[in-house]
Amino acid sequence: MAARVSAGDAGTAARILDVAERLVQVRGFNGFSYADIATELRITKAALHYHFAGKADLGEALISRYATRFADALASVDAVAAAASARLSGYADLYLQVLRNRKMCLCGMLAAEYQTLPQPMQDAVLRFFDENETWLERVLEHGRADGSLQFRGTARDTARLIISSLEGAMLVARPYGDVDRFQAVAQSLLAGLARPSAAPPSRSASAVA
Amino acid sequence: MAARVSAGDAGTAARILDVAERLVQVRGFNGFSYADIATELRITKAALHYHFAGKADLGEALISRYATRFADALASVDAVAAAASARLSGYADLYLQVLRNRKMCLCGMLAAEYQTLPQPMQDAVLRFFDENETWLERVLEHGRADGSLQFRGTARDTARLIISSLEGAMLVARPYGDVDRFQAVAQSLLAGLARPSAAPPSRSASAVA
DNA sequence: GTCTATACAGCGATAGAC
DNA sequence: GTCTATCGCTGTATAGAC
Repeated sequence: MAARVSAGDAGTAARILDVAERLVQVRGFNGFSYADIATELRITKAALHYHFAGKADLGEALISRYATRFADALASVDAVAAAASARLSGYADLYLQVLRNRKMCLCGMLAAEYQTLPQPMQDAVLRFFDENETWLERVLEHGRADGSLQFRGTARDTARLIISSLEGAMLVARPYGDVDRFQAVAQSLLAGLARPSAAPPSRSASAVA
Repeated sequence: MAARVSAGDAGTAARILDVAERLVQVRGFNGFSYADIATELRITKAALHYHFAGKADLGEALISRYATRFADALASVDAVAAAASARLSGYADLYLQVLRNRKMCLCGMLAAEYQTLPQPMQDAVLRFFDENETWLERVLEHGRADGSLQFRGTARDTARLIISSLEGAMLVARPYGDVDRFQAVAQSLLAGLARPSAAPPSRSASAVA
């Protein structure tokens, strides 16, 4: 809403969001302060309040931008990969890229702190998971229809299994600083969904370092 | 180390740990203060510092006690259930009981906040996951040997899949306040490990409310 | 073992100058 | 749009009386 992108300027609001986003993903929403952001950007706390009146507003903006970027990434996966199993691999790769930067999924982190968040942030966190679920459901239905995927329960339940497993794999792998631990979990999970007779899922990136 | 359990007294140190444990599991380690505990127990913050010199010490004691209790619960699962699939159901039920109280796994919560924790707490968190993994590995090997379980990769990788999926399922289900969401994920996960021909795993409690 | 009292740093937030 | 200055509150922690 603020952020006038003027000549040669990345936009202060955007730079604030960049720093804040990383801080939340690494330390949690209750683990950083306006002072942390201000110090890193070499501006004052008062300047931060100009762009985001309160921490709650900043938090809402963070989730909103993150969700938009995630939706774009999902659209990109759709564009790059046609096969359902390849799309699932692409989905797991999105998580992998975050973990590689030693970060937790923004909304996974906020899910842990959920009870301490202002309600608009709580609502936005649930919306994020809902959107993930919807996208996965569509991919799963598609894969089941063309015979490339197999799973027992509903597409919705399977989508929830995928989200839970990948979020949990990030949650646990990050303290170990062990990306392979995430990879192994993602592989096992997706292997259980691929139809045995189907062609090897081209492992777009989820297996290579 | 402190805590003299005298007549009719539950032990102040233990009561402090009870309150602190719940606060961490609900709000996170960075989401509560000594004042929160003091108010609830109707003692002063100074009294808290007598039992636990600093928040870091309190945190260490929390994980230590939690890990001990969890190990006891695993031994109890071993004692009650003999079949590997029943032991896995019992394991999932331990998570379920925590979620029913609207709480996150203590170490799952601390895993999210990992980067902000003092090192002794960090080490203790990893030990907790290692112990879970060791127990699960043993159950999985046992089940594979007697033919009641089937899985593709190593027992270690499968153990990690189980831990990740259940931790993630708690993480996501809790904000929704939806225990069934956790149940469905746990069911799908364990169903994928049970051998089709094997007898129905007596669903010790994981399906009933 | 618990209290009162307090120190002191950090927090989110605001007022008002430039 | 950013600054200086400051407010009021909460955070962890300590000293010393009882």
